[in-house]
Amino acid sequence: MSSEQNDTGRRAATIRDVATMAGVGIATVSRVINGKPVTPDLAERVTRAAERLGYRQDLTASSLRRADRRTHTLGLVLEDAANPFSAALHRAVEDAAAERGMLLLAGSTDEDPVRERGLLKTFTARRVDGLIVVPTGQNYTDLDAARRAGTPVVCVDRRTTAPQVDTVTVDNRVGVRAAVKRLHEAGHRRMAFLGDLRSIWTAEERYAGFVEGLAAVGCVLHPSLVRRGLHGAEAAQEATRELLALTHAPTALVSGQNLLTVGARMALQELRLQHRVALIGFDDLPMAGLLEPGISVIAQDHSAIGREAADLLFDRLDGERGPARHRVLPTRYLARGSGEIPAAQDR
Amino acid sequence: MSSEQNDTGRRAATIRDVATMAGVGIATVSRVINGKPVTPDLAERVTRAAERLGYRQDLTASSLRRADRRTHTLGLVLEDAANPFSAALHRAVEDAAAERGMLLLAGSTDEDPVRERGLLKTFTARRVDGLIVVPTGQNYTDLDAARRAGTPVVCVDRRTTAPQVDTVTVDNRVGVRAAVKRLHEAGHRRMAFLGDLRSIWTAEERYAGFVEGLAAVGCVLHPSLVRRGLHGAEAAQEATRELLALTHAPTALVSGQNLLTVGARMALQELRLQHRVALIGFDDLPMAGLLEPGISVIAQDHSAIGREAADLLFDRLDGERGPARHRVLPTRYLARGSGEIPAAQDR
DNA sequence: CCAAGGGGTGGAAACGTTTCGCAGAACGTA
DNA sequence: TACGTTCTGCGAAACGTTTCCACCCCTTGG
Repeated sequence: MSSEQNDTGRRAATIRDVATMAGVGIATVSRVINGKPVTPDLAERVTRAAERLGYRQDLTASSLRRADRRTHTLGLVLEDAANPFSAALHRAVEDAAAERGMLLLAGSTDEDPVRERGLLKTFTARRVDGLIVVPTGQNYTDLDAARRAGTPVVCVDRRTTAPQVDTVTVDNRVGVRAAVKRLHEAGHRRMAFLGDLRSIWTAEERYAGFVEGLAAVGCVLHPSLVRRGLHGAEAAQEATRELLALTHAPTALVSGQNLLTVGARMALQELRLQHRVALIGFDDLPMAGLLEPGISVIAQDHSAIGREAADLLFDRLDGERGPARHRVLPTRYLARGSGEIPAAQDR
Repeated sequence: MSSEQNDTGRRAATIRDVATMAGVGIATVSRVINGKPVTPDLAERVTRAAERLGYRQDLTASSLRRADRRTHTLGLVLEDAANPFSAALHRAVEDAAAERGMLLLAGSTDEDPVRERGLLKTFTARRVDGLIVVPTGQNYTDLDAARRAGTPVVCVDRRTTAPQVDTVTVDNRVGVRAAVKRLHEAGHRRMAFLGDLRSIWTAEERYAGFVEGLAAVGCVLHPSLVRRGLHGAEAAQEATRELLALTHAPTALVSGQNLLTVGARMALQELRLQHRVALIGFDDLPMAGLLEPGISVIAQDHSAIGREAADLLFDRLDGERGPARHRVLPTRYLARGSGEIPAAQDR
C-alpha cells in the first residue's frame, strides 16, 4: 500500500483529471481516447497524463452518452452453461462477438420460464445490444417485449412462437428420419424413442422425425416403446431399464438428447446389452468414439450454429429490418458402431 | 408494427416520462422502482404509468449515479468456455452470483496472455464489481492493476504471482502423489507423465506431484518417460504413441489434464493396449465410467471450486480488507479400472 | 391556537462520458 | 493588409438515473 493508486482511497481518475493534467479540454481527451484525429503533440500529452493517472475509461458512462447507445454487450440465454451443447455454443458466439469487440453476458434457465424471464429482464435493463436465446418455449412474451423495446433477438436450437424473431435450428426431423431408416435397414422393427421434456421444441421435432421415419419404412409405432418427458441422464437410464424389461423389448433405441443418450447407454451397459441393442443418439458426445461399441450419433455443428446466430444478430445490429429469417442447418450421421448393431434373430 | 412501442421509432420511456404521466416527481418514481417507502396511492399510480409506457429501468445509468457504483456484474476469465472444466466452473459461479442478483460477463483466453489482458481491460472498463480469473500465469501486472484500481480479484485453479490476490486451487501434488503410490502398489515401476503447457501453474504442480510420488516410493524418474508442454488431445495422443513405441515402454501413464487423458486413451485404444497399460488422469471426464475399462481419475469438485471462489469474492465486496487468502480443496481418487491394471510381468 | 417536529415529496445537482455549437487560430487569396 | 474559409480545441449540455436538500403539510404537545 505504498504508492498505489486506488487501493481504497482516492477515487478513480476521470477524463476531467486527465484534461487538467494534460492542460487540454475534456473534449480533446475524449477524442484521443476514441482515436479521433487530434494534433500529435496534444495526443501525446493526453496519453502521458492518462498513463500517469492510471486512467481507465468508464464504458458505462460512455455508452450512456454515446449517440448509438451501444454497450457492446450481447446477452446469451442458455439452458445450462455446464451442458456441453451450451458450452460449445457459448464459445462459438463468444468468438464471433470478439471479432466485433463485443462481450457476452451469459445465464442459464434450466428450462425454467421464470428464470428465463428474469434473465431477459436484467439483460435488457443492462441495455445489451442484442440477445441470443435458447428459449424454454413456454412463454414468448418476454422475447417479444425485448424485441419491441428495440433489442434484436435471435433464437437458437429451437423455433419460437414469438413473431419477428430470427432463428437458427438444425433439421431435426431429417436427422432422426435418416437414423430410423438405417436402423430399419439393419433389420430393426421394434424401435424405442427416448425424448426430453415436451415443452422443448427440439424434443417434439425429434419425436416427429421418429414417427415420420417409422411411417416411411412401414414400421409400426408402439406407444409402449415411446418414453417422452425425460430430463437428464438418470431419467433416461431408468426409462431404458424399463423398456428392456418389457416382454417385447425393443431391439434399437433412439435418444433425442445427449444426456438421455448417456443414460440409455448406462442402462445398456448395466444389463450388458450394449452389443446387442442398437443405440443412436441426437447430438454428439465428447468421448463417444472411445466407447466399445462407439455411440453412433446424429451430430450437429455447434460452432456453425453459434456463428450463424451471431451473424444474424449482427445483421440486425447493422440495420437489417426485413422479416424474420430462419436458418436450418443440416445434421450429420456419425457411424461408430452402436447404430450399426443388427437386429438379433431371436428377439 | 401496429401499436407497438418502440420497434425503431419513439425512444424508450425514461423515468421522467413515467413521472409526468403519473403526475409525480422523478424522485418518487425512483423510490418506487427501488422499493423505498412511498405512499401507496402514489406507488400505485407510478406502477401503472410505468406499465403503460413499457418503462424499463436503465441499469447503466443507474449504476453510474449510484453511491456504491455497483454494476452487479462479475467478470469471469476462463481458459476456454467450451472446455468441460471451464463450463462447470462457469455454472457454479453463475449460481453463486445469481443468489446475490449478479450477472456474469465471461470470456476465454486460450492461454494467450494477450487475450487475457484484453479481457481484463474491457472487464474493468465496464466496471465489473469483481473478477474471477483462471490466470494464464504469464503476466500478472493486469491482475494487479485491476486490484489496485479497486476491483477485487480471485484466481481460480491456479496460483498467481500477483500479490494480494485470493486464490482457490486444489491440492494437485497430493492428488498425483496418491495416484503414483497406487500405481506402484499395483506393481508399476516404469510410469510416464503427460503434462500440459509449462506456463500453466497446475501443469507444473502436477508434475511436481509426480516427481515427489516417485521419490516417495523409491522409483526412478526416467526423463524419457516425461512429456510436458502438451496442449490438447491430439498432442497427447501423439506423445503417447511415441512413449509406447519405446523399447522400454511405460506400463502406466499419468495424465495431468482432462484433454490429455482423452488423447492418451485414444492412443491406447488405437494400439489395443487399454487393458494392459494403466492410465490415471487428472480431472474427471463426463463419460469416463462408460468406457471399458473405465478411466480412473483424480477428480476435483468443480462446483465447490466455483462456489468457494465466489464466496471469497463476495467477502471482498462486503468490505473484507485482510491479506490474501488461499483456499486449497482436496481431490478425490475415482477408481474405475484403468488405474487398477497391474503391471504386466513380461514388460 | 400556535410552534416545533417529522415524514414524505419534488426539483436540482451530480455521476463520467460524448456531442454540439462556437470561438479563435491558421491559412490562402484578393 | 483585409477577408473568407477551414480547422482545431474548448466549455457546456445532455444521456437516465440516484441523491441531496429544501419545502410543505400534517401531527402533536404546550
